[in-house]
Parts: sequence; C-alpha cells; structure tokens
Amino acid sequence: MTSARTTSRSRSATREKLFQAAVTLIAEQGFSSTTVEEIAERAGVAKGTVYYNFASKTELFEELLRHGVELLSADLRHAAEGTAERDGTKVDALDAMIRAGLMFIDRYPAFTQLYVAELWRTNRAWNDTLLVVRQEAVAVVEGVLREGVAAGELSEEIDIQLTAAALVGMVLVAALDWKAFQPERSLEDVHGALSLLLQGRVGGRGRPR
Amino acid sequence: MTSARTTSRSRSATREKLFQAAVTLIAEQGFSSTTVEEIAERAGVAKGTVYYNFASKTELFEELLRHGVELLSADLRHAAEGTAERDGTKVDALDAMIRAGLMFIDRYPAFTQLYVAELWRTNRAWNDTLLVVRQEAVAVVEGVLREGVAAGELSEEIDIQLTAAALVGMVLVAALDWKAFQPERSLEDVHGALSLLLQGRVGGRGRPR
DNA sequence: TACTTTGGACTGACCGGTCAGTCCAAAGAA
DNA sequence: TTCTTTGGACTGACCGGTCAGTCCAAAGTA
Repeated sequence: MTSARTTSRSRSATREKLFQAAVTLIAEQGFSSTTVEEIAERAGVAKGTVYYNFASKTELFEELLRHGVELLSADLRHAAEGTAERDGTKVDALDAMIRAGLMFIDRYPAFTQLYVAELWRTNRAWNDTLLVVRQEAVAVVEGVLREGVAAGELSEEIDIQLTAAALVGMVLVAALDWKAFQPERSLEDVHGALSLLLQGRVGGRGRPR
Repeated sequence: MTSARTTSRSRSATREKLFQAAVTLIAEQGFSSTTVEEIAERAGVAKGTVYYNFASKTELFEELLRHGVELLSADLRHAAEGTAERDGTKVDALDAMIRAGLMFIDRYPAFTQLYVAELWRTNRAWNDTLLVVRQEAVAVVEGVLREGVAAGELSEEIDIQLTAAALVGMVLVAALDWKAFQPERSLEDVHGALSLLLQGRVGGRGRPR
C-alpha cells in the first residue's frame, strides 16, 4: 500500500503476522474456504485487527501476492547478477536462477502453492494484480534468455517467451513434487536433475564435465 | 463408472452435462466459490438434479477428476505406443507424449487448470483421489524414461522421478501460458519450443537434424 | 381400447449453518 | 493525545443439502 511511510513499526509487525498466517492457511485450503477469523486466530490477533489493517479479505490477499513475488524476483535477479560478476555464461546464469528458484520454494512452499493455484484462473477478483506480478517474475528469465541469444550463446531458434515459461514450469513442478511427495530429497538432487535437463544431457550423449 | 449397466441413457446424459458445466466453472472460480446452483443452472437442470445424480458437491468433483485423468493417461500411453510401433527411439516417444499432452490441454484447458490448481494443496477432501489420479499420469512418463535408460538411450545419471516431474511441469506451464497469454500461437510453435528443450538444443551447440 | 399403476428422473422451496464485514466501548502503547 | 488493538455481538447474504411432490413413459389390467 502507498502509505508505508506512515505505517508504524507495531502496525507493520501485525501485518507481517497476518501475512504469515494467511499464506499457509490459503495454501492449504484455498482462498475462499479460509475464513478471516481463522487467519486472525492463527496470527494471534482479533478479527477487528484484520479489518483495521486491511480493507478486505481480498486486499489482504492481493498485498500478500505482491509481497511474495517481489521477494522472488529479487532473488532471481540477484542470482543472475551473481554469475555475471564471476564472468559466467548465460547458461550458468540460468542454472543459478534455477537454484535460486528452488531455494525460494524451499523457504516459502506455501506461497508457491498458492501462487500456482491462482495463476491460471480466470474471473478472479485479483486478476490484474496477478498479471502484473507474474510479468515481473517471468521478465527476469526472459531477459537472461534474450541476452544469451544476443551473445550467440543460446540458439537463435528458441522462442523466448515459450522457453521461459517452460523453464519456470520445470522448476515449479519439480519443486512442488519434491516438497509434496519426496520431501526427504535434498535440494542438490533436485537441482542436479534440472541442470541435466537444461543442459540437454538427458539424451545420454552426455559430455562429462 | 461401475453402474453403467443400470444407468439410463438420459441419466448419463445429464451427468455429462453436469461435468461439462462443473469443469469450466471450477476452473474459473475454484471449487469452493463455485455453487451447486451455478453448476445446475449452466447445465440447464434444477439443483435437486445434481443431488439426484451425485451424492455431494465433492463427489461430483472427484468423479470429474477421475474421468479427466483417465482420458489424459490413455492419450499419453497411446502416443508412446505409436512411436514404439514405428520403431522410434524413446526420445521420440517422449516427444510424442509432449505433443499428446499439448493436444489434451488444447482440448480440455479447463480441466487442466483445475487439476493444477488442486494438485499441490494439502488438506483437501479429495486428497486420496488426487494422489491416485496423479500417479496414474506420472507413471506413464516415468515408464518411458525407465525404458530409455534401460535401453542405454538415456543417460544413467538421470533421476527418473524428478525428471518426469520436470517434463510434466515444462509441458503444463508452457501450455497454460500459451492458452492464457498468447492463445494466438499454434500448437506447433509450443511443441517446437519444448522439443528443443527436451533435446538440449537450447544451448546453441545445436546439431541440425 | 380405456384405465390404472409403477418407478425413475427431475423440481424448487425451504432449512440450518456459515461467514465477510460492521460496530463499538474500553484498554494499551508511544 | 493519538494510534493501535481488543473482543465479541450482530447483520444479512449466501450456500450445501433435503424432501415432498410433479411428470411421464412404459407396463399391466380388464
């Protein structure tokens, strides 16, 4: 919201608690089967406090989305820049972003679940918010792909948008499956599997590093 | 379903109409914000009819899930078998399955949306159904990967489960993005982008076919 | 032919419960 | 004083599920 400047310390602490509570509940149950009362209870505040801090249940959720995606795209950008400073290739940058994506999902699995569950729905109240927010994250990946093609490092054949979507999907689904169905695996395992795929070494004609 | 013998023609026609109505509404709005009345209305029947044909809203949804995934896994299996008959490689089989997946999503986008939105939620009433249903679809992909490794065609390094999840995610997300954000693209475009990725030719060291 | 019966499919008003959002007096906190 | 939170009572809309009753084609009956 625009009045962050005038938000007191205690108030933003309360808002943070509400975000925390809301994100897990909504990931588990979905937006509309999660009640405001539940959110308040888990955050340890009164229901009135929710409405003192947010105009409505929907607005609480929209701010949650914005907040979460900001964290993600910052992480991605940071990962890509990190390899650039170390003179890495663009494939290295993509690989680092995959890792950053996995780490993000590892840290905020609930947010990821909720994001995936909402992204492709039409007719939701927060349509516009979600569109903006998605663009912000995807743009980072597309940017790196574009640079890779420009530098002649990636094939000119590739379709930037579709490839970016596919890469995101690869990471997203592999990570969610990891968390949901084989949580005992390490992040390295998952990262390894995705790296292999990114570098096209699944086909077995693998050049050993 | 098992009672096909005792289900009259008109009754199963009604059930079909209800499936149709439910799948799009739930894809748009989610399970719990879709009312039984809406479903009935769109199907052109009375609310009571829904409860005459299904025990509950949840059961209607569970049957819908089972029905949809049966269609999908049949398509995938069929695609894989098709290449086997033509002496294709396992990579060809994977490619054919990607295409089959895209065609499925093209035909039933609403079902796909709804499936993705529900799959990684915890605490849902239809948890068991979804688990079974997921396994059925993923198993087809894992099977082909396993055969590919056994035949020495795919690298032994690969992790079957994670790679299968990643491939599914690639197709899923690319296709949903296609439908949601660039519906004017052709299926061939999308398939081409994914093929490139599968065959590891994104890196630009592309071996022309 | 003229009637009655049967049972499956469907209807829609209704009930009981739930929930977002409102309101407010009083208490902390800064 | 001003901002923030509390706690809980209340409202009104909405919704899943129920149920008594309608409809009708087919089968039986005389």
